[in-house]
Amino acid sequence: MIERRNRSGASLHDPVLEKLGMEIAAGELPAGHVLTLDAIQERFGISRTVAREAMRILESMGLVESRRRVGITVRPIAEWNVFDPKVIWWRLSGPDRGAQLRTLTELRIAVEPLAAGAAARAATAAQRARVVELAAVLRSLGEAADLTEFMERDVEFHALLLQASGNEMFGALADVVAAVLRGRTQLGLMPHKPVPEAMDLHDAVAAAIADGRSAEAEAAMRALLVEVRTAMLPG
Amino acid sequence: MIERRNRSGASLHDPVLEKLGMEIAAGELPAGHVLTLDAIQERFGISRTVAREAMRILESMGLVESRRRVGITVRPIAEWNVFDPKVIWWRLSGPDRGAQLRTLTELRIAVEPLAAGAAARAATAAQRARVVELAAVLRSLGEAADLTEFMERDVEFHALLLQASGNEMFGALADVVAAVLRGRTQLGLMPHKPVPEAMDLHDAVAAAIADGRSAEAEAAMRALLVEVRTAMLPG
DNA sequence: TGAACGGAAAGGTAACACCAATTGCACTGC
DNA sequence: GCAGTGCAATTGGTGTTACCTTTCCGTTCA
Repeated sequence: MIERRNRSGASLHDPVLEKLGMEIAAGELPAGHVLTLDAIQERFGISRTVAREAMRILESMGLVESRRRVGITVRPIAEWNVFDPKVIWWRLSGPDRGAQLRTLTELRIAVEPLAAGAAARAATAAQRARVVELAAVLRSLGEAADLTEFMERDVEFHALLLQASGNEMFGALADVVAAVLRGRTQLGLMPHKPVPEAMDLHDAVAAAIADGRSAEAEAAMRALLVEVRTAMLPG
Repeated sequence: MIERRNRSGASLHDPVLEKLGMEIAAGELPAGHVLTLDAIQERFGISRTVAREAMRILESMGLVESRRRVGITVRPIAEWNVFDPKVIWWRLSGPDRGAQLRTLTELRIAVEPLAAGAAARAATAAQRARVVELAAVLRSLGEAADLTEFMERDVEFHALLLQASGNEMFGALADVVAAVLRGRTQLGLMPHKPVPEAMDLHDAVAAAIADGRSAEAEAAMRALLVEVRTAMLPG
């Protein structure tokens, strides 16, 4: 999951951060817009300390810049840490959700094939077994047209591969891929029933990884993702 | 650049953040290690507020977790936002610099070919012209064996392509690539004089982009990066 | 034109009340 | 004796408030 699961203590600055982050990501607070701590305090009914902490986090994400005498200025999107899971989440929740899904899908096409290839080389025996198992589960869920459960297993499938790649930069994208898959389903960009080719390709990826056939794993994953992209384009 | 240019006011919490971030990234504060605000205050001679702000930022990067009564716990690397520019920088400055360079190079191999392909489709006329120009400059610098200047232009070359791709996720990696190139040079992983093949491939990428030949741009960039990786491996 | 000044807003410090989780201890029951 | 239960003290983050410092924008005045 991208968002933290609410463990009991939800700290006060969190909702503030969330709200401001969303508004900036949505463009409601455009680049150049100036906030003040006073205004934030007032608006959320919180103390200065809490307002400052929320602001500091936004600043570390590159969303705002704080200067004395001036206030807290919203920075242009080019300055944002667009790989920050929270930023990705906020953008996916906002009006440019479609655009964000497209750029993320491009990123997936870049990364996941290589990750699959690496997984074929580096995965543990348990991971190889699980991948094959998941592919089978996906097939049966797909044939049963159980879309939500299919998606959850699909998330697990891709996350497993990314983590099995042995490159923690790839592994860190597991949450992102999860968000994309979920977002895609919510946007209704999925066919009503997964197409058979998709299941075949999942199988092909799984088999190649199980056998350590790196090049085949990479190719199959690339084919799978290109399929995904073309399926998304009309939407 | 990854690090902020010191605009006059360097805010007190910044050195604290930097030091703690480095120590965590370096493994001097291993996962599970517990800090307290009191200790941080004392150590850096700062007020509680400042210590808290630094801690909050580390927390938003996933490096630590703060819990009542327990203190501030260092989290395992799997929880870190490894795409955060600061985290990348810290890891590149630490003892696992070599490993980090390798994972980042894998990431480059994944992303840059697709970015080059996209740039061939999306670049502006000015960008296409600049790319060709840079390739020529690189050739002459390479032949003159001016390594530092070569590297700076190379940084510009790759950053330009990533930004011209039209995908801001790719564009955000420009700083990362810059850090990798600089780090590689500092580590002495570069040949004393750039190999001719590298210059030919830069030319090929530039020409393909200028002409809008997307597939060729992608292939040439992939060849270039694979060359880069094999050159790095012995080091 | 440019230098000086006033004030706005963030930066930073300090002291405090509060709350939650952990630790330890005492008590119980077997 | 030993294990489990429950209560109380302690510890360390959370949040509030008040107050001072620093920077720098805008304005005014020479």
